[in-house]
Amino acid sequence: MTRRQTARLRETAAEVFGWDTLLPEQLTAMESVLRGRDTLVVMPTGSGKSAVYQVPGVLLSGPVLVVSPLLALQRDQIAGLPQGERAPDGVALNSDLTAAQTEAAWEAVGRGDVRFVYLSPEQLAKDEVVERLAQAAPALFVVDEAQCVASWGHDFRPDYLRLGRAARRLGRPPVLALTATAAPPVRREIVERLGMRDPDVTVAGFDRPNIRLEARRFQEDDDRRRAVVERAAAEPKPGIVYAATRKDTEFYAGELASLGLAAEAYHAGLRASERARIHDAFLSGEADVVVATSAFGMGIDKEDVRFVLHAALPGSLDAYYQEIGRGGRDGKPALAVLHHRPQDTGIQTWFAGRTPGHDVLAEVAGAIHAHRDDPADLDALRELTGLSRNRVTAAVNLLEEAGAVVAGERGGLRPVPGTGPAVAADRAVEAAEAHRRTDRSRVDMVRAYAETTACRRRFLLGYFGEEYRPPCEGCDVCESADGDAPEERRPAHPAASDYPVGTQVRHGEWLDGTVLSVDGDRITVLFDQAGYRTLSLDALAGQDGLLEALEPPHDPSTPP
DNA sequence: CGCAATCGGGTTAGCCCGATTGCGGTGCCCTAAT
Repeated sequence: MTRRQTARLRETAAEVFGWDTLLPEQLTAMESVLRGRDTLVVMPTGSGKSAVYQVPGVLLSGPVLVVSPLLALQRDQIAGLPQGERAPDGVALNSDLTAAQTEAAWEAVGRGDVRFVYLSPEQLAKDEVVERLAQAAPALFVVDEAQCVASWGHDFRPDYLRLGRAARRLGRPPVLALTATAAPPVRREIVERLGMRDPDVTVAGFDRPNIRLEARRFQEDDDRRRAVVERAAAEPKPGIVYAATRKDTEFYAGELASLGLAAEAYHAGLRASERARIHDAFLSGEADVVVATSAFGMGIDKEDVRFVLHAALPGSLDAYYQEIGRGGRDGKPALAVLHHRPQDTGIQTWFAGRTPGHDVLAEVAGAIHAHRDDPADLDALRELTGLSRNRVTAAVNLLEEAGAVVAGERGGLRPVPGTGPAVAADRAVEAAEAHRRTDRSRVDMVRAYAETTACRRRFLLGYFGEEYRPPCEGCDVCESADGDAPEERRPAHPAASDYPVGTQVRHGEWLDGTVLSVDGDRITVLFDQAGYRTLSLDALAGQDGLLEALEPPHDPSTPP
């Protein structure tokens, strides 16, 4: 049975897509999808993640919905579908389309002529879209770039947190989540928020040994700026420089251009045509260096990026790893240097602090309460409160998370008995605070990475739940150790064996968490409420029972 | 949280210094004006 399924997958991959070989991870995930099981795939970009839904998608009966965060990605995916007699068709449903095009796309879906339907999470917030899609009886619900659920769902694009609900309303087809970068807590959040049931989890290794890791700390901003410019000028091209603000992208691009380099600044404040021009110039090799905010990245498929420099601390190691992962995809040597100042955490902490306030939450909770006899949906709440769609959605997400509000099948929102608007807002503020603490602890982890005196590769891989034995022959710390591996300078603490990576622990103050890494006498724990914390085993030894290891330790790649 | 620009008080040169204020990143979608 399984063997026959495997043969069908291989045959389809070869005949329809022209792929004669499949990676073991790809095949495992495809089999899981074909069996109708929820599946989470964490695999590096360029390793054929899309194939995991495309190949089984051809064999399923019913359209495959693919949630994709950017319209440009949707276009790329459709353009990348194969041609030929058995080749599947794909359409996108988004705001790019004219009314006539939209109708034509729907008709094609209705006739069953379309295999892959691409859409944004915002499309699935519309009743009409969900209802029409439900009629087509989708066979699979794919969430591409699934890390967006965790990174954008809480504030920027709150519809990401409502995808699980959308899947249920669509008849709950099997859910497939795809991402290149997700630390264990992010995987857990994806599984939970998408409402995945007993998912099959495939995690390919994170290590990218050809990327050399460096971090340089500065006191003065001028020194840092000079170092970034000099490094970008000196290293082989092409490369990417990430800056924290739009203004800084212009500064660095200007400096590099004055040195005669083909350098471009890229950020979301540019016109779409300008962004497309720079994107194309980078892909074609016309541009040596793109200096960008975090807007530059998803959908960049370029093999020969030789360096990714950071001119400031990013907001998380998840973001950092994703950004440096754009270097060296051809397997040849590439460089990742993090230039930072202690003050850099400021802007990231500020970015991480933006959640709906008590007043907004109370207003939304009040409106829900006032309409408890005729429950209001998100659109109605927007009109009742005068708040923007995103703010209403973010507030409702928090109120639901706090257990103060529930959504009915038709989208009407009702207060949970016993929770008036004031109580609801209080609880939602607590939930928001928990997210903020987690986000801020992620900033702390970036700083810890930047300042670590141990192997950077080990630190980074530990963050992603992967154990690694240094020396790594590819980071500044291991190199400067002169053959004397840092591990030997910092021997493992005798208590370290009590807390192997992946152990569930309970702390006296910070409650439940998971051990992410052990580095000499320091262990890093992700606490469910308090976020990432680094603890000294020496200090713990003096306080019996402060950190209790709960049995059994679970595999960090498997969500509980 | 940190930085740059602006403001206002206290002086009495043409200006310093502290306080205040505003700004900072990611993309959908849809509507209204050309």
